[in-house]
Amino acid sequence: MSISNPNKNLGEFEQLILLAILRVNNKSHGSEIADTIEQYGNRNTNFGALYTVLSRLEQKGLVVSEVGEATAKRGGRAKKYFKVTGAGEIAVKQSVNTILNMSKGLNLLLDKTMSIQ
Amino acid sequence: MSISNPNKNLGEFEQLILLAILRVNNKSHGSEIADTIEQYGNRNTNFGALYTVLSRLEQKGLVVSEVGEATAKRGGRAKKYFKVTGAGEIAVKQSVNTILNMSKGLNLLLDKTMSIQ
DNA sequence: CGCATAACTTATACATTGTATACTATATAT
DNA sequence: ATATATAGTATACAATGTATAAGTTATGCG
Repeated sequence: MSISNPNKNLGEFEQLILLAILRVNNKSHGSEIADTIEQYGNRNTNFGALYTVLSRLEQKGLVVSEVGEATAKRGGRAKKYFKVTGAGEIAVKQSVNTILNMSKGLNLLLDKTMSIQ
Repeated sequence: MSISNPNKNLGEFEQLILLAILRVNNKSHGSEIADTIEQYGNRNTNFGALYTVLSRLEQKGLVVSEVGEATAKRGGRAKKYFKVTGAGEIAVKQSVNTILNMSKGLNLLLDKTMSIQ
C-alpha cells in the first residue's frame, strides 16, 4: 500500500456547494445555493457556514465570484455570484465518481427508481 | 431557510470506510479496508488515518469491532474485524443518496457506462 | 425625513473530520 | 537471538464543517 494521498479531496459540504452551483446554471448567489442544497440535498444550511466554505473554495480556485448589482427588492444588497471553474468541475467529478464507484452494487439506494444517468 | 442541521453528516473518508467494510462482506480488518479503498476509491490510504477514523466510527456506534486470532503469517498480530451497524448503514445510505440526488442530471460521470443500479 | 425592517454578506470562533509520523505488539524466519 | 513482516495504537496537527453575531445597503412607511 502506498503511504500518502496525492489527490486533494473535497469535503462533503464542499461537494454539495459545487453541485448546487452547477444546478443553478453556474451563476449562483448565496441564497440560491442554500435553497438548492435544501431542496435536493435534503438538509438545512446556514449562511455563515455557506459563505465560509464558498470563500475557501474560491481561495482554492474551484469557484470564482463576481459582484452584481443590488436587487430592486427591499434590502437587496449587491449579490455575489459564484461560478464553478474548470478545476472545480474536475474536482467534483472525481469526488462523485469515487463515491459512486465505491457504492456500486451495494444496493444502497433509498429511492429504487433513481439512477444518476 | 432554517438555521441548523438536524442530521449528523458523515465526512467523505468516513463514507469510504463504511462502504469499503460493506464491500468486504461486512467483516473486515484494517488492510482489507485499505486495499478496498485503494482499488475502488482510486486513492491511497494511510493506516494511521484509517484506524483513527475507524475508532471514531466505533465511538459513534456506526461500526463495531471484534478481535480475532493471530494469522499464521510472518508477523500476524491478532486482527481486529469491523462490521457496519444498522445505524452505520442508515448513515451511509443517507450520505450516498444525498450526493446522488444533488448530482442527478448534471452529467458528471467519468465512466459513461456506470450506473449505481 | 429618518428609522425599522428585509436581503445579503462578512468576521470570528470553535467543533469535527482528515492525515501523517512515530511507536507498540506479536510472531516467524534465518 | 535478532532482524523482519504483519497488524494496530498514540498523538499531533491541518483541513473542513458549523454557528453566532455583526456589518452593509436599500426600501417602505410613519
